Amino acid sequence: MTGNTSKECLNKTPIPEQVQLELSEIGGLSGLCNCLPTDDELQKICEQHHALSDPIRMKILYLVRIQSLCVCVIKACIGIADSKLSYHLAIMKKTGLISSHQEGNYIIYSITEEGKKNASGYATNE
Amino acid sequence: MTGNTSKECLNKTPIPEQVQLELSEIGGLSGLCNCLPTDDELQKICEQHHALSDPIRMKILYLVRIQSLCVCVIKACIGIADSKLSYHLAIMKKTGLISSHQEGNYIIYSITEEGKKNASGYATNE
DNA sequence: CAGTTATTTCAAATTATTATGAAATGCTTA
DNA sequence: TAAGCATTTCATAATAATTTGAAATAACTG
Repeated sequence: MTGNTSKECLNKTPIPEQVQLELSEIGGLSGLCNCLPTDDELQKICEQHHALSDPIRMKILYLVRIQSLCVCVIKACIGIADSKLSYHLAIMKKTGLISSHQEGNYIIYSITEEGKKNASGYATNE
Repeated sequence: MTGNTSKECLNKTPIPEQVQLELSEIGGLSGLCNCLPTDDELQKICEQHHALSDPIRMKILYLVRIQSLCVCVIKACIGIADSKLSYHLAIMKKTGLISSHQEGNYIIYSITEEGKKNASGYATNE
């Protein structure tokens, strides 16, 4: 409907035939662009990947996949400063990979369903 | 074998009972730590997520999922400077999300199997 | 209530990532 | 082979993410 199925006015040189052909079939440039997620969707997807793009956070994810853990145990396991750990936990919580609840003085972090989807490929335990 | 199944010497206060209990079952702190991927594995996983953590790159991924495309068509679709696009394409290629081949003056980028795994959840077309 | 503990918050310093525009590369055609 | 084209490379500037350590919270204990 909106697609320009003749040569797109992209270049001075004709673009490779195969590309042009396939492009025509999906409604030209505008047809192609319509396949993109919205900016909001993109942002959400990317935010999730960003949360998963740091080795410290990935370690945390793999740990809480085994069992729910208080901050001090996570700290003992990966050996970083409290504030640093807190920073990373906050990012993961914000994007929904983990959740937390308080138990006395302790705060216990658990993996979420969303988090489980992204910690695959390794045995949970021996 | 290596796990300390009695109270781990983490804190001055005893850690929450449930956490302690589950921890004992998997061989204590050391048992828990053994569930972590190696540094190399972690780095590889995180690098992949990093490549997916930018909206421009995610757009590119969704575009080449529809069909193989030359740089100029991608550029026409998302409207950014050549060098910027090149920068992002290079990151995606390095992490194996896309591959490229030359056709005359044009370079055509295609999604890889690895890339397909990470561009799910949207119709390919329509 | 005063002190201790586990965790978070904050501002500043550090480091990593991205953007920009000019120049370079490599292919193609006349 | 000179000129044009699509794309990349490079150095630098701009921006964003992470680290750090000190101070703040909030829950518990005596």
